Amino acid sequence: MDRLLMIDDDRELCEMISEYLAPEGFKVEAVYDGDKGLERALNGDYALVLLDVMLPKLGGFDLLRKLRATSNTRVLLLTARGEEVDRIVGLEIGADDYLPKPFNPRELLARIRAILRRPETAAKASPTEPISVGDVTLQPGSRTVTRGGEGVELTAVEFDLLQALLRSAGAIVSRDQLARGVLGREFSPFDRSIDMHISKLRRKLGDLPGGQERIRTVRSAGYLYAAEPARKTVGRK
Amino acid sequence: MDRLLMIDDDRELCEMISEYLAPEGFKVEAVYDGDKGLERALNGDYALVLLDVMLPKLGGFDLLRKLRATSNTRVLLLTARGEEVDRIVGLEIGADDYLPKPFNPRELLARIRAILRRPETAAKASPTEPISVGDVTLQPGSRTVTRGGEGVELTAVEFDLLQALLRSAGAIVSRDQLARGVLGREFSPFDRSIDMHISKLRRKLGDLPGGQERIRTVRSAGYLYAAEPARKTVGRK
DNA sequence: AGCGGGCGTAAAGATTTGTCAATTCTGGCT
DNA sequence: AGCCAGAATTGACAAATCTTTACGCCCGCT
Repeated sequence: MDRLLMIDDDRELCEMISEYLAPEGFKVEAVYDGDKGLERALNGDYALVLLDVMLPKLGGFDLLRKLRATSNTRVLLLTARGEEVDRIVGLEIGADDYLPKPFNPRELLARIRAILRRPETAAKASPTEPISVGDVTLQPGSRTVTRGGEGVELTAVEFDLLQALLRSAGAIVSRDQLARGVLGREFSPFDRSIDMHISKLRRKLGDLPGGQERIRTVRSAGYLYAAEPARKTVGRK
Repeated sequence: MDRLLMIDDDRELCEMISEYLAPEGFKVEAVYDGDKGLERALNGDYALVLLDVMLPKLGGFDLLRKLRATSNTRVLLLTARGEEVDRIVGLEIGADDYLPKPFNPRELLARIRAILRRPETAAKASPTEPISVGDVTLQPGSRTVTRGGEGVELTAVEFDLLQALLRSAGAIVSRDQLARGVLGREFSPFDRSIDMHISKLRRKLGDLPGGQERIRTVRSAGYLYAAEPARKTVGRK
């Protein structure tokens, strides 16, 4: 029986969802404001957190950001209608999925199962396991990096930076996070240090087989390590 | 046998439609005012709701808004004649289609089938899964876009903008929504930034195979990514 | 036909990012 | 302690990207 945490100030909705999901094998615990939500999310061991973006005390985005600072718990964002586009922001922060709010309980159930079915993002959680994305492999134990079997020489900061990016491959990592996590200090707007290291990393890693940058810049948001080799051939249609 | 809910105070019309649709495999239940309509729509599990905008007790728009607060049942709006604007408002509130009122039953049937054929909700998309519409595929993981297998170079804003449009392909997305979601700020009437980016996107994406714009302008409402090779009832010229 | 609002887009202006080069910092050595 | 080499940071400026300005077009309305 999976435990879910629902953070939403609409008690009726929480109640409804709880009842709907119970027979499906989910135990839903609900809290109605952001502060408590964050606390519970950090301490309880939930399979998934259902998080409303509009919350009293502490907004959904802020909560998610803080949660992500120390946890990989999976999060499904519930966005209010009309703010559907906020999802983009949410995903950048690190939600696993989102659902625009007037939603159908069945749709919710489907999403929940889809997320839980995914291989534990935990691959990212283990600090000692090697991380591989595409042709690049990083080994935390020996602090070495290889690309296509060849070793790549990196400095300490470059290594940590690459590690941070790889652990969130496919997602945007902000300069804030990088500054705190890699340089161990707060980021200040004039600080070009991160950019400098990114620049060096790019040069050392070279382009992807397809001729694209491995590390993409997302203006005014941060950087992102390209999760897939940006396939030329489009599978479906 | 699909169940439809018809909310319209014109009993004769309800009766007629019901008879017309029965042999086509639809069971039509009718209610004649907004209050009851909302109640039934919320509780019954209908494949589709036919909703008149002019209603006693509770207007069609209000009903739709309330319905959308907790449900995404599909709704076909029946608007009074020649009120072009209603269509836009209706679609923005969340109707799936609309039909100006002195309508031909066959036309109604066609619309109903069209709606039911559409994949459940547009909210299908998951944040990390690629999105494909026609010959265009967008991959959130690597922030890359391909058209017919060829990569297309987009800037950060252009990418987010296209993502927002594709996630709502076939539906109108207002400048408001785009401004909030893509640019992360409120939209102000003099702000032509969105238009500018749309313009660039159009240039980079080119026309559809059929020679039509991929991104259509819906005057005074927003933009819409053409879901299919254009043959809908959108613009008349 | 004339008008006014909404839209398209070129071009100018404002920000953000890339990167070279110079400077400062760190640890290891003599 | 003083020196050194490599690494990290900062300054400076170029380049890329985003925003705003400006103007012209098109469409629906009178």
